[in-house]
Amino acid sequence: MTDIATLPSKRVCGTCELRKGGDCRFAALSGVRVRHLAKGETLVHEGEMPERLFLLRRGYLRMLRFGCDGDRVVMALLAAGDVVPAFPGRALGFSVEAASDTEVCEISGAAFRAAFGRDTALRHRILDNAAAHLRRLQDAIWLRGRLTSRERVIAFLVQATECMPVDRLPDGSLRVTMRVSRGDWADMSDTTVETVSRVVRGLADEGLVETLARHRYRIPDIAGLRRLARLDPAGAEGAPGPAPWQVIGPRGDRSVVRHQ
Amino acid sequence: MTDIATLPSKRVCGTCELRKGGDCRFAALSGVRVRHLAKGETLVHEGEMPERLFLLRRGYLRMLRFGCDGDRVVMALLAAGDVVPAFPGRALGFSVEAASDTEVCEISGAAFRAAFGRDTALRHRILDNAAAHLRRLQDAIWLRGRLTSRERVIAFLVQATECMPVDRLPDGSLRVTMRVSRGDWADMSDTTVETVSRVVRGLADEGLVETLARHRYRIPDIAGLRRLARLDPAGAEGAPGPAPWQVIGPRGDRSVVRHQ
DNA sequence: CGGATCGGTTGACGGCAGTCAATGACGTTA
DNA sequence: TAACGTCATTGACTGCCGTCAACCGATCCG
Repeated sequence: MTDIATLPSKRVCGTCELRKGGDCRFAALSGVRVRHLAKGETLVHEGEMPERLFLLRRGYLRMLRFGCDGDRVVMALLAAGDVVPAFPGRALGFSVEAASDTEVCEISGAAFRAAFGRDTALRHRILDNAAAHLRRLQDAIWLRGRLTSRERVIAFLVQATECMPVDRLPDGSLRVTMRVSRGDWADMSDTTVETVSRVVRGLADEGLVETLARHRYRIPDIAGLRRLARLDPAGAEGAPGPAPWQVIGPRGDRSVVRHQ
Repeated sequence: MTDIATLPSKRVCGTCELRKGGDCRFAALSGVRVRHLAKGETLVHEGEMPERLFLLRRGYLRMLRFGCDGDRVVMALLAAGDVVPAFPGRALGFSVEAASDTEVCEISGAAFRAAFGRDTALRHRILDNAAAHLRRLQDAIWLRGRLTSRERVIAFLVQATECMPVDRLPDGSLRVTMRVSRGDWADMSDTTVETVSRVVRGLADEGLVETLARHRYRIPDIAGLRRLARLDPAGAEGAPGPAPWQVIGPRGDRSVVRHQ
């Protein structure tokens, strides 16, 4: 199912939505290959030393780690525009899987290294990317450490309204399409499908969420959900509130404006 | 209690153990200030945009985040030689506190930026540092997600034998000095002092740990502890085992050789 | 159509570990 | 020496949520 097409840079980038939107960090590079992955396929395995950089063009990837007995921990979800935080020449600390059908740009390590030595703007973008990922992993640790399972499940739903297809209904409520399965939802919340199911049930009973169709929900009061998940600072203390979920938005520093 | 001394680079670095050991990433830079912090003092607060880089010369720092109701999560412990993963011009996602008396080198953002544009080796060291921190945060997520409290407490003890003062006794057992309080131990293990106490008690009952003095322990069978904490791959599957704790060792890539 | 498979829901149960509280050990100060 | 603060220990209790199991609906397939 894997399809690799090597194309001259112009051809690939000229039609790419990311470039048009200014979300591509590598538009200046040549020798870019586009690779298609079906949902569930693995892009790279933990421990590998990939000699290239990966940029997600379309779809969702997950960064995860496997244990000896088959269990797994999902550490982050990547969306279109994100760069996999891997550095050519360093062993990877995680595997990367397609959480949906995806298109990934692969940039050769040689091309990257050459451009990195030459191009100041590119350097800053790379550092920014690393900083954004550091930030997101810190957020993940915070969420897992200080929030209950229920709160994390809600936090992921809130996050989905910020990085997944969403529209606003006439009555002001949000309609969001979760592009991940219940299993992924549970993985990202570091809990089980049963707990996710129970939490969604509970929210429905309280009128905070209405299930419209499989993976489609209506959310009348997003601020109420934020409060339930303790995503906003409760007191008026100067203390900064907990951070959002670990999905990396299209732009590396999107988090800065996320809660106003 | 804060004492800041600005010294010409030569003077500072000439006497620095880090430089002699080759652990200093900034020996080439000038305009370095040395700052002393007493245990408990804060180096930088979450949300600040420090216009400098911090390198830990001596002691231990902790990276942590505070919640609205006074609770806190410790994300990593830094040891001598580590660089605080902050980039000049970006808001910090965590506070940094002295976990013991420390000496920190401060490098001005301007000096750093100039050198960063000029010095290829420095660039690689900075990227390496970011990569090491990414790796450690991923490890932290893994530990918190897949290990029990008991296992995390043991994992931290094991880790201490790898980055804190330790010597080997005639009978082959290790004697380690924990340079952090019970509270820090609990913070780093994402649990409570009560649980740490109970775990240590349990280990003593099983003869796996003997308390010699406050903060000093004898460990007859370190491999046994590793097994208890599930730090080594159980099966002979190709699956890589869980990673060590999130203390960053003196060298950024020390983890590579950590378990052979 | 029957059966198999998969994703999701619901209920019952149990254990890990967090919380609360009392007590002890130790060092500091008056 | 007594009073006090800090740090650590131990016990009792409780509740969240992970695990197991049964069940349901949708889809696919021979």
